[in-house]
Amino acid sequence: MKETFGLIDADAFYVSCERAFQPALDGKPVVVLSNNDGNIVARSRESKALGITMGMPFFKAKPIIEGHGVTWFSSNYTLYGDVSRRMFDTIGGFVPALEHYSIDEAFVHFDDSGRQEDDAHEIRRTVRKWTGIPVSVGIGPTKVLAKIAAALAKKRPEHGGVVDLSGADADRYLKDFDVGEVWGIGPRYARFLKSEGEEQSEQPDLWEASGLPRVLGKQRIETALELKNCPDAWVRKHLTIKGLRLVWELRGISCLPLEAFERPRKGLCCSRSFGRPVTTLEDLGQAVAMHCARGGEKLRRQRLAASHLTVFISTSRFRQNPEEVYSAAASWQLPFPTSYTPGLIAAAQSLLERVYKPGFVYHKAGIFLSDIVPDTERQQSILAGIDNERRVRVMSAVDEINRRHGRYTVRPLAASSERGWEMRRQHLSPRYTTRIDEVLRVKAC
DNA sequence: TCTGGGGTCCTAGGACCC
DNA sequence: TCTGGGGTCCTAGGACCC
Repeated sequence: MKETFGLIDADAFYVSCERAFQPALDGKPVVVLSNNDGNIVARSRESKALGITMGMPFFKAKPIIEGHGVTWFSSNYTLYGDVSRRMFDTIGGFVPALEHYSIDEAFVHFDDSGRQEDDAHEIRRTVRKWTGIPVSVGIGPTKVLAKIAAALAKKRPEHGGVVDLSGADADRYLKDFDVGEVWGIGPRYARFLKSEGEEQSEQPDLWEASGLPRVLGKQRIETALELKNCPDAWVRKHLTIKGLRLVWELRGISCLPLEAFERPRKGLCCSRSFGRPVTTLEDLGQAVAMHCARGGEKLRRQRLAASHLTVFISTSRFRQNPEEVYSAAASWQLPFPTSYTPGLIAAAQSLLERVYKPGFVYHKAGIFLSDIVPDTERQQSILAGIDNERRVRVMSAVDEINRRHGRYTVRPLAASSERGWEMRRQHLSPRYTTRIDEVLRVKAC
């Protein structure tokens, strides 16, 4: 059976979320920053035109932002998560299957009605109307081609936000599509492919069959079409099995199925850079305790438990003097899987003491929880103690209070005092979707 | 002065086993 | 002196994604 994939991708998602609540910003340059107001993570079309690039540090972009009156926001992930859910709910009404790929992208299957382009336009209109978010849709016989189609839909407005690569003329587009923009080809592979790699000519017989243009007797792969025509053995060797799947997908052979069901996660990471430099064990301890509280909450919300805990701390990676650079991690196999915050904190504190070295200016701390199992399957150990039931009840109560009254209304004593290392978020938009006092007011006309 | 926070998968190499 | 040919498991590091 012939499958048709779609990729529905929001345009400048975080910016679009902010605009959905402040329509006056439509048509104006807007950016959204990462945690700690560090880097640019989302740009409106107008900001891109001003030369602000993805991932640009805020302090470098500041002259442009101030010079052109660009509106900027700190990340408001609670808001973006809520908008994302509404967007996926809306899309789900139109398609037989949907994969929640990232906060702003969904892969879908289309019905084999042959009307997928009409369906795509209908999805675009409805998502825009119901959530305020503009999306582009790419269509293709494989995920990789759908992804390329969506990129083309964004890049070329004349297509009306929908591009379909399931036809026979797909090569016409692949011919001009930069290989570095293909999903799965990152900067390293792109540089390798575009270089005049000597290794590439080591198997001339393979190249005879490929029909690739030769540049001074050597190979260069610059476009998606050239990658598509590469010999399997060569791809397998240099780009691993993942690269080979990718190339087959370019040829229209589906290797990456739609994953409509969420796979159980393997690990869970909570970390943050500090809002100001941190030097003492005490401050690090508070930050780590806070990460344990977040980690425990994430586990409980998904009814999971972890039995491996890693604590890591590091100085800034931008420090020049090697003597000022330090990073370390330590981990511990817990006696049984748990999601109990105080237990995690106790373990984390002793790990922290093992890695802490005085005399460094710390920039970041975090925890990593692994060996994750569903809460229902976890082994009950004598070590878990007879008061396990009580612990579960305490944690449910904490989670419930925090859900109703805002995150960290109740938090561990070890993470209680405010010491200024918390994230900087100087321009946070109102909590439109979670705080009744910040809900948008609408005037009836 | 100021540079994010999550994840996944694959491979190579070492330790260990028979 | 000779120095096999498998297998498994684990970890570190690299590459990628948003």
